[in-house]
Amino acid sequence: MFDNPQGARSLWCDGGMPTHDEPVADTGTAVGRARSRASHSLDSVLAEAVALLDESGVAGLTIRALAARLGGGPASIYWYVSGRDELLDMAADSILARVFASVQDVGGGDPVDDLRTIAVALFDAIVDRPWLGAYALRDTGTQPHSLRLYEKIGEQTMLLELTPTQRFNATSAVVGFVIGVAADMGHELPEEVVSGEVSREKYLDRATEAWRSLDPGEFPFIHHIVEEFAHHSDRAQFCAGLDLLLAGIRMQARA
Amino acid sequence: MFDNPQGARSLWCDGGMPTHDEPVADTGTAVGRARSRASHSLDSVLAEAVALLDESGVAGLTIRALAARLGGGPASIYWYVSGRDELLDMAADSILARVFASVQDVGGGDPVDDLRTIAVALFDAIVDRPWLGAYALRDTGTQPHSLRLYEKIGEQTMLLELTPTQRFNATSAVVGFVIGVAADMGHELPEEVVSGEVSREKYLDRATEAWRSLDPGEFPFIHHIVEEFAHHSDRAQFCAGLDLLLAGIRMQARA
DNA sequence: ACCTGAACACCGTTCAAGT
DNA sequence: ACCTGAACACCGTTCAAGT
Repeated sequence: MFDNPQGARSLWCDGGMPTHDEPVADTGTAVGRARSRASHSLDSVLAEAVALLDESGVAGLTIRALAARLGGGPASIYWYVSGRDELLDMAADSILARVFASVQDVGGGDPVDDLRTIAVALFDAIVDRPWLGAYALRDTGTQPHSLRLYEKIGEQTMLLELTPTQRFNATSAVVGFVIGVAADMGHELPEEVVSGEVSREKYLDRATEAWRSLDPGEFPFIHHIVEEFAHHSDRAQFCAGLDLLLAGIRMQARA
Repeated sequence: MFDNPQGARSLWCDGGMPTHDEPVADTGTAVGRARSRASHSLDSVLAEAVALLDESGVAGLTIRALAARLGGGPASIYWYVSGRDELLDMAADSILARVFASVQDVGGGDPVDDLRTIAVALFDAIVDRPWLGAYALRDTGTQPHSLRLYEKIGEQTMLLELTPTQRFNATSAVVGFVIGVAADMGHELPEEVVSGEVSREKYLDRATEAWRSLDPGEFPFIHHIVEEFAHHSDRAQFCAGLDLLLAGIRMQARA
């Protein structure tokens, strides 16, 4: 699969780094065997779509490339999905289903800690698959597992002494934070890093160099944190920010 | 901070609702007048790109549509930008320039309050122009005003008793939160609302109806907050979440 | 220096027709 | 029920040529 260049050197977020599951076994899309007629299934369409997204990002998922992979013509895809947008939504939801499954049993501990566990699981999934950032938890109507994940996060807030409005706001804040930061970190890398031809270290080095060359008078903050930037871990940074938000939620629950 | 349990609108965030500026006057792209040769400028290219984005979103900004608007051929655009991606980045940055200008003089008050003022200004800009969500503060290398805005936010944290790492993390958390929540709220609307053919109220009503019909045993949280959802304001919700994050930052600065 | 014309290599989507 | 073939109406990008 693709390697995740940053190690799990987190103190606050101690979950293991995620790795891709293998795509669901394709159900009879025999590659190479010559057939007169291709035959897919929604599962194989989504699994192949996910594989394509993992390999070459959102731009790489074309109806035609997907069809070719499945051994059929472009039009065949439209039997399973209404169009490319729905395909993206459903592909994202198929991954969210796994995320949900992995946190289904979370609960019973400290509600804020459980909230963090769920948030981190979602973050890891998006970092692992940057394309998820733009499509995860987008439409609870079309994405059943977006809804379940939102519900799951919200349920933790119900164990805190908050008003319904406060719970609603806290839940949306956590979801927004996770998606936002993860998406940001995902597409911060300009495609040469994604494809693996430039290492993350080298990319950070170049950015660091550019920052160092800025006028210190005009950019005091940049200069103040350039060393932290040079050696930072996205995951640790996410966890630090999440903990700030969770601290605010905890404080509100105590007031 | 949390003395208002209803999270009432505009007690914390009291800026006025934003409206579009008119696009910068086009510099000699004479519409209707018949000319043998079109003549643009980077400014007019970006202004027209922004107008196109405002009218019909990211998908609506095609090189060909932009060129037609400017009265020339598609190839002429490539004199000013290297491609569509750079066009999007620069168009976003041209708006971020205005955001930066509007908060340039913020400072001197309570650092956390100033942080909030800047964050809200950025949020408003993205809500006003949902396409910004995906392109704002994406590449500080290509987007000079992304960098300045990041610097401006970071400078406020320098007035707090934090370590450099904590300042770096707090700044990134605020930026991530704003972009994430704003982007989420922006593309939560499925294009029929954006175009204005379905009102936001009607859309919320339909979503609310769907949520009410869910099994209360399986979705206790959704049922718990469905009434708040039905009447919520995106902006108030954003402000409530931002205040949770800022409370966490303030708390860390006191520790 | 800046734009045109025309082409290349793609796209998503539709739809009658096949099996 | 599910897929094929072929078309339609687009795309971004390139490049020699013009002015």
